[in-house]
Amino acid sequence: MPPIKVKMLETEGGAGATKAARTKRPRPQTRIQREKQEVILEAALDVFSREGFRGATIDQIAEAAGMSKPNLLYYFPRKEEIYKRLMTEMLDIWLAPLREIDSVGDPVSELRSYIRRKIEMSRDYPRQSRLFANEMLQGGPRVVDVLETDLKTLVDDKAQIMLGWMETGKIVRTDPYHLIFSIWATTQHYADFDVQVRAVLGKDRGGEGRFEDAARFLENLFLYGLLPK
Amino acid sequence: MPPIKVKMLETEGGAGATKAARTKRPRPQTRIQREKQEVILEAALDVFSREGFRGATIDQIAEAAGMSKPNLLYYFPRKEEIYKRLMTEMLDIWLAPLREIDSVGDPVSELRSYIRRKIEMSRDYPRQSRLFANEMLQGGPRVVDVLETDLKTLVDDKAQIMLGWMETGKIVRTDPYHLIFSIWATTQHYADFDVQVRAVLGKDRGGEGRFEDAARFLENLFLYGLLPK
DNA sequence: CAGAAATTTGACCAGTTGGAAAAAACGCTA
DNA sequence: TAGCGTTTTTTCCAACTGGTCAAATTTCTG
Repeated sequence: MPPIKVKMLETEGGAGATKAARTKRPRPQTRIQREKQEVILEAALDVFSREGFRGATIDQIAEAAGMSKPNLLYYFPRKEEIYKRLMTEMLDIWLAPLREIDSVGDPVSELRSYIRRKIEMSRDYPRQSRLFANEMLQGGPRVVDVLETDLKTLVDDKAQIMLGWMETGKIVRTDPYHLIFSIWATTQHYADFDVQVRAVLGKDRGGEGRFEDAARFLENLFLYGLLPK
Repeated sequence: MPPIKVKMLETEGGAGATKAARTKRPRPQTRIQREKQEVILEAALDVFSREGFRGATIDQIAEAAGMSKPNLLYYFPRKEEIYKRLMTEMLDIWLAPLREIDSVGDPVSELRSYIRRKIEMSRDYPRQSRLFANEMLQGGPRVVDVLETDLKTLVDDKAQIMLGWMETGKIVRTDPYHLIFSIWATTQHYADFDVQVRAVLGKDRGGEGRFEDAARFLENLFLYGLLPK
């Protein structure tokens, strides 16, 4: 059996892991470390969300972050480290709205505000959405396990809640899993396919208002469908 | 004004553009050329749809196609050439269902079968869907112009048809653009986010049946929504 | 301000990448 | 089957890639 794994923690405490820092208790992060790491993560989010893991290069990220490659590598010793950090941060943000769904609240207003929150995420965190989408397209090699455990558990839970709602007759009886998928799909579309959305809407309708339009449209679609009563 | 552009046609006629072939009239494609090009495009679709343009390498494609890199380059002299071919082929497939929407047919059955066709596309051409998604995430540098012209025109046209349907009262009055977006999003989700869908559905429900389930769910959602009548 | 620690830089490296060139092998047809 | 065009392989290259290392510089702390 191998010794205790500290590998994943190497970035913690401080960046440049001097011999001293490795053997003694980790020093607290300096101001510069916090700042630069933030700048790097910000730049990396830009690049990774566009190009995916393989397509992105350290040079690109370093340039976007306004520093030299070796300097960047001083803070994050490997490319994958940056990516992994972004992935966990992103997953937190991505899951938050789903977590908020409450079994106690009114089904209709719960669903309505879930859709709202997800649309707002597409508006406010489009790069995180694209980062996730990119990872999915690649088959999610770095997150499958999270999807199969944490995500699945969470969705199972929320699906159960929705089944409860359906029991009460407040919403129609249908497949809660595909319902959740369709909310994900429709809302994230506005971040992931932004180019397409704006191209199709054209200059006049493609402005910031598109998110509000989308939210209103989706609320109506999900509640009432297309058939007149 | 520049002379006639033959640049885009270089691949045409034959692969290895010998001096003779360039100056004389193009020779017809040989059997081997057709076959190998097919094999290459098939392999390239695999790789590009996973890794995106930058992330994919000629070596990967060559290996997947079972040939050496220089041999592959004999058929497609540059990486971008392969990608562009795949893009146009994909766009054709991708647009086909939308093109089929007919103003004459019954609105409800037109919409229903549009959703069906799009779900079937996700089932039968998932790689093309992912290729497109990948291009979108990168900001669509190689297709924006097509989106802003051909696609926009087509969508404008179909949106007009839908507005007509709404006039007749057969379907509810709503935003046809966002309606189209939501159909795209929900259906393509099953190709683009396949890993996630299967992870969440689990082994038991994640089989081939998921496409049929999705189709049924979406038809109901789009027609009736979630509120009980 | 001195010294130590933290940060940045420049030079460097081995492996990969897209692609060129030429020679070798193949296959069709006269 | 000879010959010519087609296909494949071998060799090669310059640019790029992720990453290392020691030296130089800057920043913090007493």
